[in-house]
Amino acid sequence: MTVRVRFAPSPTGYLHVGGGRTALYNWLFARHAGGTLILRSDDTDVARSTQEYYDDIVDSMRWLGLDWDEGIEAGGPHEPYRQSARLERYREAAAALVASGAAYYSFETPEQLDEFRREAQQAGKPPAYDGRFRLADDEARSRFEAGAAAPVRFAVPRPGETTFEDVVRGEVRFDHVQVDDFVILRSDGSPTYHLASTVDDFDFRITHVVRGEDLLSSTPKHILLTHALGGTPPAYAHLPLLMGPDGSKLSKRHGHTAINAYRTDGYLAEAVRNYLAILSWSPGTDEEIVSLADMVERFDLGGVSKSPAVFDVTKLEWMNGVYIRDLSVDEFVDRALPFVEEELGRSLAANERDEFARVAPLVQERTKLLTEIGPQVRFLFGDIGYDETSWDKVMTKAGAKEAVIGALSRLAAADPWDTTTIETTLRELLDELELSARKGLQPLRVAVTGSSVSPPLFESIEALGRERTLARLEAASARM
RNA sequence: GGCCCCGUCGUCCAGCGGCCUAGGACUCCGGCCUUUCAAGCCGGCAACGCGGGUUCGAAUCCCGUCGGGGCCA
Repeated sequence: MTVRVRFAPSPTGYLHVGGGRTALYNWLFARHAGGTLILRSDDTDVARSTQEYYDDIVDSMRWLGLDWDEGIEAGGPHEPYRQSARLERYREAAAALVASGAAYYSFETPEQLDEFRREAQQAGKPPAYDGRFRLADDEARSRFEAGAAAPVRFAVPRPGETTFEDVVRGEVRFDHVQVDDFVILRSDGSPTYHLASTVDDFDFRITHVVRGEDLLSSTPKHILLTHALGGTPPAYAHLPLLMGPDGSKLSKRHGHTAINAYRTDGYLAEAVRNYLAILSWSPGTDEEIVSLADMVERFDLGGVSKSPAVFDVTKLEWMNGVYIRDLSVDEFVDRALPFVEEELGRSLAANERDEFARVAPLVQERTKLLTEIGPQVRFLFGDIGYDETSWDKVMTKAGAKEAVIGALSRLAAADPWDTTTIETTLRELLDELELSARKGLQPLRVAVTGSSVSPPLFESIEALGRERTLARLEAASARM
């Protein structure tokens, strides 16, 4: 049997990290098994679905490097892959279920439903509606044909229970007293999530449904529906939920939850992907940095953790740093450039790019987020504003001014202008002034870069060039 | 409230009856290196929720309890 899985987000919000992880696990499972991944748009909620969110989901998937074989934007034998274009199919399915007796037109009044619920509550029983006020089929049918609007409910077999083997959780059992005669088609003819999703999984020949644990208790409904549709239910795998640092379900108040926010914040797709993979699953080794190929080779749904995982940005950040340092210099420059230009508010000229490329290796090893690069190299590309805290801390110390002035005259004569000569020259100055490296070099750093934190000084000075370096030393000494 | 799921360091993951005086990673704290900041290296703190069983032996199996989460209301 060929594995066919689907990722089916609703375009009612940006793709968030939980969705990203679900997408990733579906992708890994499909690729490991040599199966097919389908991307479906569950956009039956027309009021809340937007093109912007749809685009974001597609973009985020692509950014993460998760490709799909069938679905929206890709096409395939089961087109269309957007639920909003399949409404007729859901109505047909509902009608067929009514015809077969698996579902019924529901004429229960709100009062009856309330009454049921109240009684159940009082008796300490589950508030799941059991269909007791259901009309005789012929009466319901004639009322419906006479034009009365009614939702369609699924007739859950009672008594009964549904048991299934969840791929990550093992055997799960639900007594049908817990499952209400759920609505599958609203009175306005729109399908509910349960119907649309189940019909699609059936029509698209989905073999494994890999989704979040929040859908676990809906699974009996989907299994019952699939059987009534004449199908064999797929295997289900429910992934543990992602939580915020406070232990509650991850949400916007925990900070960034949209995948795209991580992109703009300077995270690398491969780091986000790796972190997400490692969050609820382990490759089975002590190594946590795992190549995509290894992930695909080792991935196993059965090895997915059952307990919810806290999304820890700090660890993601660390991992991002690891991936950044792992980039080739050329790659690093390519990825960094947009962020540098963003920081400067302008694009870099060709010669400026070369300058950047020269200091890139130095910057690369001290970067955790691509957004940190701009501030580090800003001094190369325009006026520097002195960081006042740095200034106060460094430039007011004894010997600071002497160091700046001494550097000014010595550097004017340094030849050739390279890191070695610059270092030799400045160390001679330190000896002469009897200043420690720390005391003597920090003022130069602030003078040249504007901050007490910067890439290594001698290289930075070389990259800046003689002319600008002298100008900066001049300006600083005038200010001291 | 009902049902379902989950429970190993602060966090993530390993452990699937003896290899565990519980391992790795992030964070944190020391130290080394050092022109700042990083990176790197070395070292340290830190957990099997609790109570009963089963067993020669339990983090690992069973029951209960407590706690957390989800769904429905």
